[in-house]
Amino acid sequence: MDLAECKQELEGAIARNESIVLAAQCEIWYSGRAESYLPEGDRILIIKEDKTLLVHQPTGNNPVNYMKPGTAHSLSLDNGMLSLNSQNLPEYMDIRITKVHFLSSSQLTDNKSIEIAGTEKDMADTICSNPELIEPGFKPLSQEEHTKYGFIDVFGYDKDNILTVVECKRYRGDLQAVTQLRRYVEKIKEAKGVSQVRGILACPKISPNALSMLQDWGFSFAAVEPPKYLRRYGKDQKTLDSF
Amino acid sequence: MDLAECKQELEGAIARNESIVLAAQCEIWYSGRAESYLPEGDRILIIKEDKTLLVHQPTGNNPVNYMKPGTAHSLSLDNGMLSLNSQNLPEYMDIRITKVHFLSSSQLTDNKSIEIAGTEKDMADTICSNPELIEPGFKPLSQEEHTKYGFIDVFGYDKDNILTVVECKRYRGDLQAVTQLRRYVEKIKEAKGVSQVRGILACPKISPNALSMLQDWGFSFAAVEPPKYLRRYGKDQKTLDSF
DNA sequence: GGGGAGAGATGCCGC
DNA sequence: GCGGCATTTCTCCCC
Repeated sequence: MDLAECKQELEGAIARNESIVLAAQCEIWYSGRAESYLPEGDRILIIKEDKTLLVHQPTGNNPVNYMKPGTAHSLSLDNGMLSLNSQNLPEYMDIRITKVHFLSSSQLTDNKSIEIAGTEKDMADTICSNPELIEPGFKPLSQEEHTKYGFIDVFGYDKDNILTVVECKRYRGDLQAVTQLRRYVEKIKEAKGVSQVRGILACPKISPNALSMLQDWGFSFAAVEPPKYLRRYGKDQKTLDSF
Repeated sequence: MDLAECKQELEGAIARNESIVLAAQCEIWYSGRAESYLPEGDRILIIKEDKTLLVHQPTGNNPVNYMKPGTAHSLSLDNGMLSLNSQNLPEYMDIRITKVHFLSSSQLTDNKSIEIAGTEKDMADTICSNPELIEPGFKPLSQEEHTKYGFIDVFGYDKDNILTVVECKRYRGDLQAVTQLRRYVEKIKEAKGVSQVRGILACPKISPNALSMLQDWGFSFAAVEPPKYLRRYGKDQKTLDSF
């Protein structure tokens, strides 16, 4: 595909706020929060209607380079090469395109947003509705309690009416989760002026070091799974309860 | 574009390990680590040669849905609709396509990888070469020291020969950075059997709460910028020293 | 493969 | 805007 033609097509599509995809051989410089250089190779470039720029290599999940929504894009032809200059100060990117494999663009319409189930917030909801998931006699008081040093997922009393902080993690509990819990417990002790506050880490599993640190600090672990089901939507109301 | 034709093209391209891009009106179900549903709308779908699947809405940085490399994709036509079923157990995704705006695919060749400057590791390197960035008389001993409770960015002695742990952050220091530093200091005290160990958080700036917590714990803050320059590459060896 | 931590993280919500 | 934190985080490195 001729680079001059591409320039025309790209400029038109950008002006019309279309979503643009091209596969091209290119070389990329980025400068902004960091700096990067990517030598010549084939990549997929996407410019969205909001001027987001994504650069994908032929493998892997993540874009190798990108610019945020609201970036200004301009094209130029020099020495038979097509340059895309993208600027969103203090960040900018230069893509030097030497060959275009394909180029497509279209006005896309999408006003729907995704619905997700099984988040940490869903875990906290489930625990508040089913406090026995933490331990017998646990009485939740509040959710998302705000303290100066952070939010607390679930806050309540245990069966002996001891103040209890519950931190939820949807996957594996790690050292960071334990230090987070520790920070909340210390803050609650200080704020409420009590010497005894329990800390419970609620997650499906926990790393050995995290468990050891948890125990060093007198905290405990509650095995809780995030609830993975969508309430209203779904082809045939699939559930993953079997996991 | 006819959906039966699309099915043929997609199946061929997948079999040939090409990188595929299509813009389509579709509806998406995901189930795996969580569950999600996305009602019908126009999206860009990418299938890479490693069978990564990305779904992008017309705005925003991140894919709204995705499947990891190594996913198995199969297509079927039912009731005049094209279904893409993608499976990578225990995760799966169903995309029901009702209209294709464009479809392109190509074999892409890219064996280059990106070079990035200005990472946290670069900060640690710079500090080891220029210890006065931390404070006068600081003597670095090692980098990436491994302890049971975590890695330490830079480890050394201050001007009074007191053991000092330095934690680097490339952007703003936050509560988490302080708890991380605290964990390392405690671990070093225990491991080396010394009662006095200093903790220094090195970052360009720090949040007020983090600074307050840092001071509560007797630690200190060193204003250090990540070094943003590429050593060998770059069109004209651009630098961001002005930032 | 698990564990630990960074990332040009991004995105969300609250103040 | 900053602050605090989750994320289907992902990715890398090391054991």
